[in-house]
Amino acid sequence: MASDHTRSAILAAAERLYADRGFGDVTLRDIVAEANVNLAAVNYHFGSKDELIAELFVTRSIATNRERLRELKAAEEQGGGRAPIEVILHALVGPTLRGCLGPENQRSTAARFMIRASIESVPPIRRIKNREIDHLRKFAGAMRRALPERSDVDIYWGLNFALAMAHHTIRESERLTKLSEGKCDLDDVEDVVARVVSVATMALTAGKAETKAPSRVAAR
Amino acid sequence: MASDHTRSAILAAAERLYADRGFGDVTLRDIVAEANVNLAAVNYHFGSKDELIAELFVTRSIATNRERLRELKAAEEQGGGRAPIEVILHALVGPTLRGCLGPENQRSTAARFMIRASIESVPPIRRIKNREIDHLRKFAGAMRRALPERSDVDIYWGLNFALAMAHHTIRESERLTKLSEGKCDLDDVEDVVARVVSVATMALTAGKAETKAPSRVAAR
DNA sequence: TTGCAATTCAAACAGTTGTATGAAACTATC
DNA sequence: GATAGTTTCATACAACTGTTTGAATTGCAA
Repeated sequence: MASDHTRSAILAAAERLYADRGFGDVTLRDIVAEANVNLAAVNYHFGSKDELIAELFVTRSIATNRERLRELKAAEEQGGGRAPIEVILHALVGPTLRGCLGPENQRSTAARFMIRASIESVPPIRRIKNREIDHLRKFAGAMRRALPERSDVDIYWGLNFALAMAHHTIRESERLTKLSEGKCDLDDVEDVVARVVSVATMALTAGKAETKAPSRVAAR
Repeated sequence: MASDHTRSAILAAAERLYADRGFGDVTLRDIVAEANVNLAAVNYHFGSKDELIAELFVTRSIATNRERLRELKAAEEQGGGRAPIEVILHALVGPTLRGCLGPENQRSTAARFMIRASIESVPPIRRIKNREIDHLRKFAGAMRRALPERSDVDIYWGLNFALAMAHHTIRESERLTKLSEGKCDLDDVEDVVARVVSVATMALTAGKAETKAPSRVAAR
């Protein structure tokens, strides 16, 4: 129904501008200029600026989440309902990292947009992220099945740390490159994934699985 | 010189409001109302809104950085120029975590402000964060001395992951609490510090220190 | 072609924002 | 106590924001 041309021109232009310049200083007027459409078109097709941003972000994140679950489900089916922890973690952080890292010049607009979204955190996006908990619970469940002897607390901490390493590496990829003077190669995505998975696996499997980790470091 | 009263009233009010409601929807008019001063006072004392935000953030982060370096220096002196890696990591993430976590009702305004700053990331703050690299290099140096057999790449990745776990835990503390249904106790700060240090230590010491980690996970 | 709905457009609206101004009030020095 | 310098104040400014409006245009069905 209808031409849809204006709608997708707006989406494309908005994603491009947000990816390049951030949410902070891109106005509706910038977007419609880039898309060569009228100012009122945004409100006509999307209702409001926030709903435009939300639609962009939802589209991209359900794509990532679907990819994650696809990997997870495949792994669990292959293992008869139980997948190795490394594979679960790989399914958790792989799609995100693969979507956001890689050689900059061939990085898609979608990827750069998602990086922005993870750096700037604007209200409509934050609202959507808060609904991501159900999705994460599925991974917590799979991890529990993979490591039945492990306490829930340890599982959640492991999940938290895995996401931490993936997201922080994306957010601060520029700084890490500068800090390491280029020695850390952020373009070798599979190496990054392997590092994150490896550390997260250690976090989840090492030690005696004490319910409460004792402070191993002298406080002074 | 001068009473300074207005100046500090603005700083206090701004920090409180930003901590509570975020940078996005706190205007100069909100701040001066809370501080019971005139609108023009902000520009008179600070030059601009951005400079006010910058001053708030700089004050807090040099305090944290000083605390970090104090711990680091003490540890290296005690060890004759070489400190155990756990202690170095403890000095790196301890002050930040201690400053931003802990029981919410007794969490200082400064702490809540720094959490906001790490979540929202507004331009003047981002500019300052980019100058933090020199500070991090000091820790990279100490880590290299502690683990001379380790490659630079591994050192930087370890540093990156340590910061990742600390910052992400602060940023997403609310979500982690909700996800784990309260099982992860974010108020027990020293436990959190111990967990982060423990995992980061494993990341830096485990394995054969291959220059390039092989992909341990089947890609499919 | 006619009629009707969907879409586009130019223009204006209403609100908010950070900042600038110039006069008034204060404070301390001589 | 007059004076010079600092600080406060009410007010206005200028620009920008997302959104709305109502008329013009388009596309399609009868």
